[in-house]
Amino acid sequence: MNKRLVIIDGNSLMNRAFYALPDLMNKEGLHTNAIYGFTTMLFKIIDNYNPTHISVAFDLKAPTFRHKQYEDYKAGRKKMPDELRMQVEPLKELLDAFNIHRLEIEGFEADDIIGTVSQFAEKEGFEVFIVTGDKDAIQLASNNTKVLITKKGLSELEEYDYDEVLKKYELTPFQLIDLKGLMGDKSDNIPGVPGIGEKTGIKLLKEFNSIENLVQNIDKLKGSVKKKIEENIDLALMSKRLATIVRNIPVEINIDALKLEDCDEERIIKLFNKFGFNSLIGRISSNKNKENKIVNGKYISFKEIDRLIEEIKNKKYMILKTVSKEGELLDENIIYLFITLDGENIYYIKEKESILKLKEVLESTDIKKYGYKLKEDYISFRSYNIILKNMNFDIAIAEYLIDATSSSYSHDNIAAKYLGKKVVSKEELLGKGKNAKKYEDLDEYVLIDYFSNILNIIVNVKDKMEDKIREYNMEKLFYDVEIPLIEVLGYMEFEGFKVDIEKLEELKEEYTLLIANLEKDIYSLAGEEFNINSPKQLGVILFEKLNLPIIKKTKTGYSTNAEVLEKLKNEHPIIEKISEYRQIVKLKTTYVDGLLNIINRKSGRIHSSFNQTITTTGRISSTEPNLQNIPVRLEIGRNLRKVFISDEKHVLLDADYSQIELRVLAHICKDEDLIDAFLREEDIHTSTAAKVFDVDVKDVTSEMRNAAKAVNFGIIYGISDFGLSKNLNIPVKKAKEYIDNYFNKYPKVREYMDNVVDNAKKNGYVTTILNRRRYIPEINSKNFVIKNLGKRLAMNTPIQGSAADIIKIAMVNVFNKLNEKKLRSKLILQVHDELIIEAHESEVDIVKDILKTEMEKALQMSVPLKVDLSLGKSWYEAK
DNA sequence: CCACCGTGCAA
DNA sequence: TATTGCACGGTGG
Repeated sequence: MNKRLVIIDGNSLMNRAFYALPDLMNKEGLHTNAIYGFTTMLFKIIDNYNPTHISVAFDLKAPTFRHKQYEDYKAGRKKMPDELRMQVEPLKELLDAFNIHRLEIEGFEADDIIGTVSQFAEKEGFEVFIVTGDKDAIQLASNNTKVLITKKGLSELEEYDYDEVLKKYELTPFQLIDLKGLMGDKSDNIPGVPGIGEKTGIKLLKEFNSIENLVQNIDKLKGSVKKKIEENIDLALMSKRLATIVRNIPVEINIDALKLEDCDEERIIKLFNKFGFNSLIGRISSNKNKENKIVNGKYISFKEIDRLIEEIKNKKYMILKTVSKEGELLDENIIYLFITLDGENIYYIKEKESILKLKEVLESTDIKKYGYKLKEDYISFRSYNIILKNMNFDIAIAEYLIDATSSSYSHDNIAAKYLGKKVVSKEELLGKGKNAKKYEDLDEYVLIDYFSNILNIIVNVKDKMEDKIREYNMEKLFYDVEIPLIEVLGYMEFEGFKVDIEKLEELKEEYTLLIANLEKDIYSLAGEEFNINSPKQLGVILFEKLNLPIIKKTKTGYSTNAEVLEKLKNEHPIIEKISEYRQIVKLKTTYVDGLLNIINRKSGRIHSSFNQTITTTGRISSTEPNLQNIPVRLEIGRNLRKVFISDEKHVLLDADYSQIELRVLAHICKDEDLIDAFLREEDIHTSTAAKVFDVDVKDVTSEMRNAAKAVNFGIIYGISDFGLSKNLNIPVKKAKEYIDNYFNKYPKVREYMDNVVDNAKKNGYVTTILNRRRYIPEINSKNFVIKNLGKRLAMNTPIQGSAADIIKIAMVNVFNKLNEKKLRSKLILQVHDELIIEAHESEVDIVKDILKTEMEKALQMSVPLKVDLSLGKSWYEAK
């Protein structure tokens, strides 16, 4: 096999990464962007170049021979920033864990080490790849040595070999040294010959080959060039010496030491955990531990199930995981059911009759269920008429409470974090994208290994997670709110929301027609046809062809968003048409077509997926489709709500919290005036307006109320004068005045905001009323913009998150009440501060009472919670 | 084919 | 240079 050596210039690549990536920080305040960039680059290089040998060269602090020759060498170069310096040692530690050799030689720069080793390796028959961000290294390119220079930050590598250099510079790699001798180099403070630049330098070298030869033949030169060279011969020769990378450092080179070895996987995972690089854990690949199997699964036949059931009843708990086919939600899709009690002996069954035999224990409220993504299991069992009861521990949800800012709660990430083990991830098992496989395509033994691992992980991380949950005072949040909520969300998803398909089809036709007409109008106003949906093409039409004033730019071109169009509407009649077009297209593509696509044809209902581990604040999110952003503000969009209807003999009951976030704020900060306003049931925006504008409540105009409303929003989001000014379209100074007025009138709010920011700085996190926690590393960033973002997150998260806590409590209590009373009415949707129940006609009064009572008493606070109720056959009517 | 961008909908 | 989300079509690697 070919021997391939990769040598990386460690300092150079770290530098590139540091400046190319945004500031990242782990929980201990260690900046990590350079390490992160370096590591992703390292993975990429190993993947793409498949080296047999690899090494990273670093500069040491000591002065090099160049400094001794020329004391101003690299003078004026700015010092390495602390945020970068602190990353050097951790990176070296990481390289050690990778078992990647480091080359460091006192008195020599990384360049020289690379030059020497690459020359040696080349002679030994290696194919050599040098990775660096420093173009000086191009002088090392040859037929067997490729120099790879980072481009565009870090995303690309530009390859130079001998021919490539010749093509690009019209000089050989060696002549690049002479060129630098003539031109000098500002960044290294190499003087060169004053007055000679790239153009002249290349011309001279093409004629004379080298500086030495040029000096010999100086008579052949004339004019000012001759004079400049003559006066600076020594300078040129010294500059060349400084620019020359040494290729013969007198050291012994043991190339075998550079062999790419197996990495120390556990140590890498520990370091990745420390750095917060969860996403990179999956990319570690090592030859040892290739065997990912932790435990084996055992098939259990129908006959043996009784024994398993007895054991489960004895232990009063079980760990389980269903594996389901994709397909209709309402069909019986389970292909495997895995069960364990100890994490070592893993049982699985495949037959429906076996599953049904387990119904008794699955539905038993006596037997605790531990799992991973239990909502999926709940839904899978529903099709078999099995209601999974007493779900008690879900490791994904536990991890979400432990760290809500994590990007993934996959079993493999959890295993890496808690057990230091790397197991096959879902993506590794199934692949991704169009060619992704399905569980049912895989061999049974592969699936058994995979799911046995998951069950083993559940058992082994549960106690550790419980300890954390206790330590963080989240037991109530976890066991009384999040865990019971799993069933509620599974239920809402399984039941779905009925839709009027015919009505949706009608809207589709109506919109299609409207869009066609608007298209025609727009083309004729523009004088040509183009793709109106393309911001790029639209930009050309508006700002180049029609010469309308450019209001705002995006990073890729002109901005054409609604805000910009609003400002342009009096400039040209095409603008209004485009706004209207955008509006209808949005409604048609996202809502009409989107919803039609996703209706379950069997139930005639929409089964949105409700996710409990997505948001950083504790809210629930909704996908496929997102039922939490159905239009309401404008009548034309609001019409869509007419397609969301109740079943026969049912009506929709819609209950929403009034001003829940401002009430939460009043409760948390204990501002007497704010609390009073709610106790007196005042219109909160009006009473804020009266305070901010210092007028009597009865003199508050609608403009004043609107401004106050924006201020209230601003307070919740973490206020900035700039943001408020943009929102209200007023000068920043004016906005600042409003904010100052607000804080003067509600001093406790200011106090609270200051406190929460201080706490976030001190602890690294903020909490909600139920001790939900969010880490905010941004707040200690040295970057002004990010730091300010951190402050706003610190101010907003406790408010948004506490409101999320409250409605989650309400959901669980409402759901339990409906069950207790054996009602036929169904909780089918939550939209952050709103619950929707599809209520049976005969139950309307009792359900109204349940909704209002349970929502309002969800949490006792120093202000009352208020719920508004309405009812109708469609969501449109019930709002 | 995929990732990203610009856009726009909700609380 | 206001918080949290999701989904669409276009674009370019």
